[in-house]
Amino acid sequence: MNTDTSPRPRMTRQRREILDALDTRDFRSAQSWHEHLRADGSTVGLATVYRALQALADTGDVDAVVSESGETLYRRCEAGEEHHHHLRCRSCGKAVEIDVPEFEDFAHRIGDAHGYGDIRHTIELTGICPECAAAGRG
Amino acid sequence: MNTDTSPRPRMTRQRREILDALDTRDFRSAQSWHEHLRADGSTVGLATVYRALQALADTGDVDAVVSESGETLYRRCEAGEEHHHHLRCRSCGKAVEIDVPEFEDFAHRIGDAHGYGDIRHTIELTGICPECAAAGRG
DNA sequence: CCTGATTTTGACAATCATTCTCAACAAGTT
DNA sequence: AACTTGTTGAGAATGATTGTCAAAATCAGG
Repeated sequence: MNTDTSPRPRMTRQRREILDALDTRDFRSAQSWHEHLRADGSTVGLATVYRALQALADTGDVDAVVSESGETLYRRCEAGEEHHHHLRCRSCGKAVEIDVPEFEDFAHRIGDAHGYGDIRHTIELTGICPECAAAGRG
Repeated sequence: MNTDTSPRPRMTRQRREILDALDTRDFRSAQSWHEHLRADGSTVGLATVYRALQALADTGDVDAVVSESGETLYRRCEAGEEHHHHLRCRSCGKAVEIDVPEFEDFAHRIGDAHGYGDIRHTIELTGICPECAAAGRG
């Protein structure tokens, strides 16, 4: 049996541009990535950016986190990485990946203790990065 | 100088009803609390529910978390409690408060290590509660 | 209890992020 | 080139949330 139901996407100009933009590895909303692309001369449409980011999030090629304001932020993740978390700058979006191995176990122990199954967890660390602090932002 | 810029809110029928409803201590969206109230015979308006929940979140009387879908969920918190996290059921919203003392320190150590200041953190644990699992939901 | 100053309410419009629609278009195949 | 089918983009539609503003209610004070 074939479990691969989805054909690989076609490599269009738009997809290439989006993939390129993601190389900066910042956390940005779809709208912000779109502006970024247009500022660089791309003519890509907003809906296309949304679609591409969602598709990439589905395949695990980008991380998606929901900010306090309810916007979804996207960032390309390291190839092949499994589960990880981030320390993100609230001012400029720059992020570093962090590892919280202790927590993976902890989450399951807590779940078990309360009888909850299919445990998922989100850890979001935010702060103001050195550059932004120096610039007086945030 | 007087730093208390906000007079205590007036106790209106609507506010009383909302406060009462919050006693169930579930995590629900503003819209869901509104439906809940109307179902109980209240005539409170949606905007009023939003305003009340926001005000309560500002004073720390309710917790607000943003779900994966981008909705903000509200829940009354234990009086006087400071900072805490939740294990929430993805199916019915029932939640238990959990304590992660180790993490408070950890968060600051990570922040320092990367030069990030004004560190804030969010930990969200979700799962399927025993009742929902038994009922085949989720 | 009556009155007035000030808050609060609620119906509805406005905003914001995101998703949907669908005809025009481009990728990859033969 | 011709075809099949996935992709695009403009704009409409949706859904959550916030803003607007006149009418109603609260909490003084007399």
